Amino acid sequence: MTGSQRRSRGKKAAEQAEPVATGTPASQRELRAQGRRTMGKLLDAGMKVFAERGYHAARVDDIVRAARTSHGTFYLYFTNKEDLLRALAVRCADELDALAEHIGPITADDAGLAEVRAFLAGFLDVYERYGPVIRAWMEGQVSDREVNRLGLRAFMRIGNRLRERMREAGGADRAELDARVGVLMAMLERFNYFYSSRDLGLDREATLDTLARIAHRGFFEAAAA
Amino acid sequence: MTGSQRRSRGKKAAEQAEPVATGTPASQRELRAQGRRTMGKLLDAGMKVFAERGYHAARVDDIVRAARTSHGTFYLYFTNKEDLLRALAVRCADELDALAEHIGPITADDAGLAEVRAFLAGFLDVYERYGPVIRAWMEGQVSDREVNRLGLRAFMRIGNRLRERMREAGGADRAELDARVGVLMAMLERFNYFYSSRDLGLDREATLDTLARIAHRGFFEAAAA
Amino acid sequence: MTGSQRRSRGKKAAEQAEPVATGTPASQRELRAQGRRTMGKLLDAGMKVFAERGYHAARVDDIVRAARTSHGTFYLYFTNKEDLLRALAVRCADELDALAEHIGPITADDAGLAEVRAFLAGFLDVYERYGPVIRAWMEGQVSDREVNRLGLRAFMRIGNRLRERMREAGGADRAELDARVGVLMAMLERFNYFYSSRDLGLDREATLDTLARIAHRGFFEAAAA
Amino acid sequence: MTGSQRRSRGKKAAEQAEPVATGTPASQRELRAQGRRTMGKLLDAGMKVFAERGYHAARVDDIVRAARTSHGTFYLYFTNKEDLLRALAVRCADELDALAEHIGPITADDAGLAEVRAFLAGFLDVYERYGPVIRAWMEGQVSDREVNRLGLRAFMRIGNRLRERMREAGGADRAELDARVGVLMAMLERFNYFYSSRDLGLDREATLDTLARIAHRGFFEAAAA
DNA sequence: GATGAATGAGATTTCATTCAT
DNA sequence: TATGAATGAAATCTCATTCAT
Repeated sequence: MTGSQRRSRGKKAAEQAEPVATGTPASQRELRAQGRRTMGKLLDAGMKVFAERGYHAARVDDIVRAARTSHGTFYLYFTNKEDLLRALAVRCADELDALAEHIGPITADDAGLAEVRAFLAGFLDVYERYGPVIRAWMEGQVSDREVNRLGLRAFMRIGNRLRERMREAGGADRAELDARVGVLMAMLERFNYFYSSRDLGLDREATLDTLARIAHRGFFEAAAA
Repeated sequence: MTGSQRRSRGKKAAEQAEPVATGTPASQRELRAQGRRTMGKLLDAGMKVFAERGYHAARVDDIVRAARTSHGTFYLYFTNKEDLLRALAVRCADELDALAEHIGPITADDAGLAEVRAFLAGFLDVYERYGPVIRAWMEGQVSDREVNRLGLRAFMRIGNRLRERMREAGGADRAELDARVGVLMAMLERFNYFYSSRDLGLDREATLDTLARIAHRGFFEAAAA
Repeated sequence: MTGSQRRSRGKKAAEQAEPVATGTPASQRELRAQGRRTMGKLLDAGMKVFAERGYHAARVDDIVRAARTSHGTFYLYFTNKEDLLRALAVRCADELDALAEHIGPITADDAGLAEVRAFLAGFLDVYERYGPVIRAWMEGQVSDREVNRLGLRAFMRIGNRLRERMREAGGADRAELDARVGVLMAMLERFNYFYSSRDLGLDREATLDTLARIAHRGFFEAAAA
Repeated sequence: MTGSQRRSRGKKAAEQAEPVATGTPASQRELRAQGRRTMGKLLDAGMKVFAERGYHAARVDDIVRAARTSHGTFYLYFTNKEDLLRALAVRCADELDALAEHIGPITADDAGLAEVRAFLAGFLDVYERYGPVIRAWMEGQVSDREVNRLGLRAFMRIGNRLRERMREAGGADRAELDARVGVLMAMLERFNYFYSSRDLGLDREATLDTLARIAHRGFFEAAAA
């Protein structure tokens, strides 16, 4: 439970960019087909177990059991439980970046609404898959700086994109935009959190419709109104 | 294993209406002055340590050290770290309830704005003091059902009060109100979280002003506009 | 559970026959009415709790709770949990001695059978009341020499009396008598143990009849037959 | 608290016919040579320490020290001290069953006497090796139902076999047989207990001779006489 | 006499990580 | 590459006994 802040060799191994010999328990190494398969299994298992138990409560043992592999193998691919989280965080950040990339202009008409809805759907989708990772970011459960930075950057990228789209939509000064972005992101994160963690029996599509309408009106169309 | 065949306090306490004997590691017991003082010290220490380390990372050892008492004493008052959290949660829920109670009508004028600001200030205040407890609720870190229920109920009470005030402010149907409440609460929680956990150098009063303005305009005056 | 062999001050206090000042946590002291009452409550509570949980599992806490008194009070009357056991052992040994005293001649006729039955009934009675104490003797759970000696002596006294009665009944040499006594005592103890610990639904009177018949025939009448 | 939401081994083991993963702190697992060796060491150490200190007083720490292994390792093989006892109990029950199996017909002649003696020798042998386990049964020190059942069943199996042999020897009705079996078993258990726990300087062979003679005459030949 | 409170040594248990094969 | 086994530091919890009113 609290035992995660013991050894700290992991960080060392990550910081030193030294040539990785075989047997080095780091994750950057040339992997053959089998190796890639095993690593994949571990990543998947990590997602699953983090989702079930949360990052903290997840034991390495749970993960290797879920991956149908052994303890030793885990440390062949990751230095740490944290290292595994880091790997997942990278994946998640990539997906969020892609999401940010795809946010098109948000007009005041139905096309704009559709755009907002598409973005929200994408975000919810990522959140559903990477919930535990994102939660670990938000809740600062992780001591590892890098992981937190990753999360912050990914969120900021989305935030910046949204700010840009709001700016295009017009009628708000810099400070107002900052505030709106902050509120929207906070709202988004929390909503997704509740949606994907507690099972409140909401209809996904309907919920997205409502959310999109609120966001569209409240954050983009507001000035126009 | 061996701890399970103990205690029949429940029955006893029912049969005899006298104060339960010493040694009962529960928190409901007749306490003398000294006992109350010690319990207070432990509660305070719990707040402090949870704040510093987070609920999970906090060790009972840290808490008793902070309370300048012994390990054994802790278990004289609480069965668990969780039990301590529960006690704090009750306190916090009480304060939140009191807060909900005091939310007056929110008019469209400056008086309404002041009311909103007062509420937000109260909320931030509670959050600053009980942050770790509330976070433990929100993040579902606690397995204990009761604790989670406590948190949920306290939040709902505030939410309901706010909905009522919005309804009075007029111009929104049931669904709209639900949505607004959800968004407002999410926003509130997340904002307070960031404000009180990370130390982003914000000026408290100015921040409250801004937040109050946004909330007043966005959630209460909206229909009027 | 295993914590009983910690401090060993108890023994010291018992070995030294020094004048007992008031406040001395020993059990030999002039007691007023109230004191005797409290001590009685503790002894009774001890019996009860030892019976329920067994000597080892019994916690001082359970005992004081059962006696409706406090921790501090316990140590005002006994130096130890073991000291309490010792006190009970003395009582029990006294009753066994009285029992031995009353074993009359055992003839081959019905009068002899009745005598055997009376003895068995008496023994069962003591066992039912002092079971845990006797068990603590038999099972050598107690490190305290004195307690064990007490038990041994009490059993031997009964054994000797029975040997004497067997000898009178005639037809057995010394070795044979020794063997019979040993077997009879073992049988007796074990039987009573099972009878009073497990609740096998036996009828008390019928069981005593059978047991008496077996013992009478097997141990006293044997040579005659 | 946290230990309870773990392990779903049962299900797993059923779904997949492969060996359960490491880390499962149970004793039913595919073990390699080394694992079997370690488990053996722990079982042996358990026997030794239970014998020296008794089940209750034995600390896991003593056991791992005796087995020259680590604390963690113990919990890799057994969930508990009790779990270790259970494992030993199974072994012991098996040996007792084998013993019961081998009790041949008990005739009134010297062959019968030899048979009785062989059985008694076997029983004493098992008792000498598994004394602490059997004592834990008899003294009901263990809360675990299963362990107690094991012991009861093993004893009953022997008892039933003996009853059968007595019945063949003839001349006793059902009730009489029940009584004899009860007495014989009680006597046996207690005798062995005293013999193997206290070191009363008895000659093993001579003692067995005497005991065999008594038992043969008293329980099997009695009716014939 | 009586009591509630405090203590702290010691026992159990967990789990991330390393090792030997 | 893969694996089962081992480790041990750290955390939790218990309870006999002492202390201060």
